[in-house]
Formats: sequence, structure tokens, C-alpha cells
Amino acid sequence: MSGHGDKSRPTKKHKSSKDDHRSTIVEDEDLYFREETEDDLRDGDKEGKKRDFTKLELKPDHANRPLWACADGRIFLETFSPLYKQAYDFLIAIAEPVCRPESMHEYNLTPHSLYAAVSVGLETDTIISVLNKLSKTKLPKEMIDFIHSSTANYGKVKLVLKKNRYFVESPFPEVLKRLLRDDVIAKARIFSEGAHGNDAFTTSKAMGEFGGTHDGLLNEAELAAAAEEKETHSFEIDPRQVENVKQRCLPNALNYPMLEEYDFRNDTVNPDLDVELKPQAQPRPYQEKSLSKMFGNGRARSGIIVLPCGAGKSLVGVSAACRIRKSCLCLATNAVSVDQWAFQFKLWSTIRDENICRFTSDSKERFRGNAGVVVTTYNMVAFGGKRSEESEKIIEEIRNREWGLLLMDEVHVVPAHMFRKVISITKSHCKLGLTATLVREDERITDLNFLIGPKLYEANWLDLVKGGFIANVQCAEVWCPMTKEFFAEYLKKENSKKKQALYVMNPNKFRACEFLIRFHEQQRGDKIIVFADNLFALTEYAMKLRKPMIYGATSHVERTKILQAFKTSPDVNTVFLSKVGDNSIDIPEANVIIQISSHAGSRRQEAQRLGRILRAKGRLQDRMAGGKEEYNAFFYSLVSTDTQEMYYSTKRQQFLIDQGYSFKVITTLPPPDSGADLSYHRLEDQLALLGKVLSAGDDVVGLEQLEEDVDDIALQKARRSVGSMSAMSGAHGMVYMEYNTGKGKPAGQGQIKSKPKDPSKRHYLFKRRWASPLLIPRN
DNA sequence: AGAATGGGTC
DNA sequence: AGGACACCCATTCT
Repeated sequence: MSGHGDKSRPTKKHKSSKDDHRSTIVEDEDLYFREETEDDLRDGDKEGKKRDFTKLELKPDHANRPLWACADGRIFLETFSPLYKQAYDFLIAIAEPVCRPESMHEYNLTPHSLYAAVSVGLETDTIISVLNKLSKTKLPKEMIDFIHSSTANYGKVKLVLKKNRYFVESPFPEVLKRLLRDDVIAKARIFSEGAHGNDAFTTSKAMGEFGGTHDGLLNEAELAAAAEEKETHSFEIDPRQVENVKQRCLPNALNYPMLEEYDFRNDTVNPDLDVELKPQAQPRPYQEKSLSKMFGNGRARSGIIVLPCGAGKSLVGVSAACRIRKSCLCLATNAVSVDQWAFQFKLWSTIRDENICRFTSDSKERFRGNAGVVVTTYNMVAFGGKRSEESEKIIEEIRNREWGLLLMDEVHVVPAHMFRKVISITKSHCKLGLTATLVREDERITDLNFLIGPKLYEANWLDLVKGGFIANVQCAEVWCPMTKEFFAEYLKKENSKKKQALYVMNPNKFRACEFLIRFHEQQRGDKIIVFADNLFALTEYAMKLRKPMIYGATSHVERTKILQAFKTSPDVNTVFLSKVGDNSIDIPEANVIIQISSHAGSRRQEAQRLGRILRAKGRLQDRMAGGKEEYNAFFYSLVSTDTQEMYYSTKRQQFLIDQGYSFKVITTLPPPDSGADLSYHRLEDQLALLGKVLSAGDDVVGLEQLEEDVDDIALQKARRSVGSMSAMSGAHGMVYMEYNTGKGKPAGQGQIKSKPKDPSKRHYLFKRRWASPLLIPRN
């Protein structure tokens, strides 16, 4: 069936079927009555016929069946069907979700999705018969053929780790030969002892992968499997090439996807870890389901589990570790998250303190005994620079150990250049990736298929909202008109950075933000997170409003302190975060987010930020009382109208819209009657702010002076902003320093770094570590 | 505090 | 359309 192999297709469909989803209901109809787009017409007559569904033959009882299956591999699911739940679980296992608004979901059958389906134990015939049962029409022949051809080779090849060496294993020697005809695989091969010549494989009886010492613990199924034991053949590959070999085996290349399963119960080589789940750790249904996909056949499958933030990913991770009961390496994105994972392990499992350790720049612990859990960051493992002696030792231990489980939090970061090294640096029997947002703005998200494994499970956000497992969020885009003066400057500027400074610092946006903070703090007693990607805006807003903030330069100790105050103190209800807060930071108390600046069109960032407030508040019964649950969390995006922000905002929302969220547009904030209560009411205040923004973003001003004396400039700046700085008694002044992007030569003592010749390359950056207003005594 | 390294988006 | 680059920010070690 043509079309499935064509990588460009999904993206085209992606665009054409959802240009603007501001209202989800209307959009659903478009799915039925979709007009031919230019893309379709270019695809020619054949495609045209495939998209023409009028001739599909309806089954007589079609009304009772929830699916539409199309010849091009697309499947539509009616969510109002009584069979929705079963159909959803099935579809999510075999197809890729494209868009899931409230009443109609769109899915796509792809070679990868079918590979994932068979990896979790579905058989070809089951897939076809269940699809047929659920479908309103007879299954198109193209679809049936496609399923057959995609799944035919599955399970013929295995990747096995034994004594720190990787082997490609198969009962069919001819398949191995075929694989070795591929250049990449042939080059990756290592000739192990016992194999002679190019064609000879190491052969063995397939009686358990670990020497056949079963200690009499075989269950019936395993006995049966052992009875029909077959000869297996294998060859060894270079551990550094594992990723490349796996890639070559995927459906879009040689199509012998490698089965990667860890028979941990029969692993007598690696020491057991004494750990189990505490009785009070009761997985929810969807967590149970994720785990059953992973452990479906008594072994541990490598793959990815996708759950929204706040839905309890860490319990899934800890549970997996407790089932495997071998050493576990847990990777997170930053040190705060490392602490949280260590905490979660202790919370949910019986792990002893000496068996779990953290490895970050601040704390270099080591576990005792011969098995344990190490929690660390991607950066620590993948870091290419110089390491401290202590780190060097620990990293060497990590390299040399054979890990039972490699647990990867926020797994969407793994395709990054350096981070993906963690896969080859560490040797693990099973890899589990967790994420809420399986999207990136580059095309590398699909690399996870060979870096880790297929997607094992993906929850539907709206279903979890309905189940009361995550918060019910009202999403709103707040339109803030630019003030006349700011807009005039905005139009004048060419430089997009200066434009950004202007639309982020738009006084009307500030006022809307201030109003929302007051409203939610005072009227509703909410806990608020304000996100600003832009550090200038972050500091300006936080200082002016006298709220605590956390950004990159905030020390680990201070971060913990601020978060603790936010959680426990009734006086600290708002915290400002830079993008350090995008991932992982767990702040269960927060239920309102206000976004004032963001990283361009990043869908991932938008969804991750929303995730900070998804953790369900209060008891389920209480929240569901009175039938329909009300919104209990709020997500505001503040956008300056008629600027670039409008475009980005729409793009950023796309992921959430695909999850079924809709955004409400608010145009009247702050309300007209709140005028003088809020900052920047007076024109002269606005103009002062404008002056500040313009001078802060100005690359050329004061260059000559700066060269002579940095401190003078620092003083001038400090004086100029004396209004807002007066609150910071005792704090150090403000300092602007030249920041050199070039690889410049080492600077002399007390001098500024060498400057690039091109003036446009010069710019300034905040260098001072700001004390948080939280730490200043209130008068 | 500063230098080196890296991620992510445009 | 995709790769290199610029840009801003985060994290690590010294």
C-alpha cells in the first residue's frame, strides 16, 4: 500500500486537517466534510480516490460500531460510542493518535505503530479481526494487506545483553545472514570466540538466556516454552553501534524490528535488589495498564509510556523498578528532579537508604551493597567536559555496571545530540522512557523508536480529566493591546530581539498579569506560577510585584527554600519561574499558571508548563460532588496583540489542542474599572518603563565607556532604575556586563573579555545573581 | 564568579 | 526542506 512509507504524508495531513482549532466542536464536522486541499490534488487521482469515502460500504448495524477505517490508514473514532473505552484502548495500541478533540479522534496506522502493537503482544489476526469488528464499514483490503506486511517479520530477531556484551539472536540463521548483508550491521559485528568465519554464528539451545539455572521457579508457560526449545543463532555487535543496528532493523529499513525483552526473573547473573512496593502504593487503572503493557508476558519490554504530567508517572517508574528488582539507573533533567525521584522511590517502595543514591554536581553519593538505585541527570552522564575526580569514579562505576532498568524521565529530551549518548554509555537490559509530551519541533522524536523502543501506552488527557485523575483546566489566551508608545517603538525596530523585549514588557500585559495575580490570590486563594522565558521580563515583573523567583542562577538551596515557602506559607502564593521550571519541578499546590513570555513556538514547552498544574487537587469525591466538575485550575497565556507573539501563541497551543483542549480568548483584562489600582496606570510610568526596556536592549550604547570602566556603567544603570530598586535595600546593585558570544581569548585580570569586531555581535546580559524579593523582610 | 558545554528554536 | 548559525538559557566544574 503506497503512502504508508511516505514520511511526508503525516505532516501534510497534520497541517491540512487542523489549521485553527480554537473551537473544537466545529472542527469535528470538518473531519467528515473535509474539502480537498491543494496537497490532495497534487497527490493525483489515486490519492483522490483514497480520500473519497462516499463509496465505502456501511455495515447494516454501523450505528453500533465506533470506527471509520480508511484505505489510506487513517482511522476515526467516535468518542460518544458506548464502545469508546474498549475501542480507545485498542486503537492506542495499534495506531498513532493524530488529533483527539472531544467527540471525534483521528488515528493513523503506520509501520511503527503496528510494530509497537505486536511488541505488546497483539497478533496480526487479532488486530485485523478486532478492527473489523469495530469498524462501520468493511475493512479496506489495502489496510488488511498493510497490516500483514508490516507485522510479518516481527519477533524473528532479538537483541540480548549478556555479561556486558550485546548479541543479535534469532532461530533463523538465514535472517541473520540477511541482516549482515547490510553495511551498517556488518560493520557493527564483533567476531566473538567460538564463531569461525563470516557465515558461522554462535549457536545454542534456547533454554533460558542465562545459563538455564531456573531454581525450580518455572511456571507452566515457561515449561511449555522450554519443551519446544529450539536452536538459536547469534552474532555479537559493538555496544557503541547498538543504536545504529536497531535503526537499520526498523520497519522503514530492513523491517526486522528487534525484540528487546528482559527475562529478569531468570537473570541469575546480576544481583537482586531487595525492594518492593509498599502496600499503600495503589496504582490507578491507567498506571496498571501501562505496567501491564510493559510486563505483559512476564518479561520487561523496553519502550515508552506517555502520561500527562501530574498523572503519576513516578509511581509507574518506581513500580517497574520494583518488579524487575535489579539495579536501576534513573535519569532526570535537573537536580531538583533528581531529589524528587529519590523521594518518590523512598515514598512508594521499601528501598533502604543505603541502596539509593543521588549523583549530581552537589551530591555525589554512592550506594552500598552490590545492587542499588542511582538517580542522576542526563547532563551528568552525557557531559563531555572535564569532570571532577569524584565524578569520574562514579561515572566509571555507572559505565561498567549492567543495569536491570534504565529509567528515563522526560524521555523526549533523549534524541538531543549529547543526551542520546546515555543510551550507549550505559548498558541496560531494559529501558523505560516516561514523558507527557512526545513532541519536539525538530523531526527527531521518531528516533526514540530505535533509541529506546516502541510506545507502550499513551493515556488520553481528557479521559483522565473526566476520571478526576488530573485537574480540569480552563485554558485562556489573554489579548493585551500594546500601548501606543510601545507599539510605535515595536514598529520602528528591525531587530527581533528588541521587538520581543517590547511586546513582553508591554505595560498592558503587566497590568493584566498583576490583575490576575491579585484576583486569584485574593478572591480564590489560589497558588500561582508565573512563567517568563525572558530573564529581563522575569526580573522586572518579579521585582515590581515583589514575588520570589527562580531561574538558572538560583542556587539549589535557594530553589528548595522558595518552593518550600510556596508550598507551606500562606503569605507566599505566587512564584516566578524561568524555563528552569518547565520540566519536572513538582509543585502540587499550584493551580494557576500565567505565561508572560515563552520560547517561540515550542509546543512542548506549552504542554509541560500546563503540566505543572495538572496534579489533581483535593479528594476525588469532593471534586466530583454535584455532578459536573468545575474548573479547578487555570492556564493563562498573555499575548500582546498585533505582534509576533500572536503567531507563536497559536503554534504553541497545537499540542494541547491535539489532546482535546480548547482555548478561550479574553480581551478585557484588566477590567476597565481597575485602572489606578494597578501599576503603570500613569503615562509617565509607562514611558519610564519604555526607556528602561530600550536602554537594556540596546547593543551599542555606552560601548566606549564600558571599555574604560564597567563599574561606572553599572552605577548609572542602578541610579536610573532607582524607583524599583529601592525595595531592594541591602541587595547589591545592578550590573550589566559585556557578554561575548565568540570563543574569545582569555581575558586579562579585571578587564573585559575581548570583543568581536562586528558591533552587532556585542550585547549585554544580566550577570548578577538576583536575590529573591522573598528573602527581603516585608515592611 | 567564570569558563566550558550543551539544548532548543529559529 | 533542511543544515548551519545565532541566540538565550541551563548545567557542570573549577
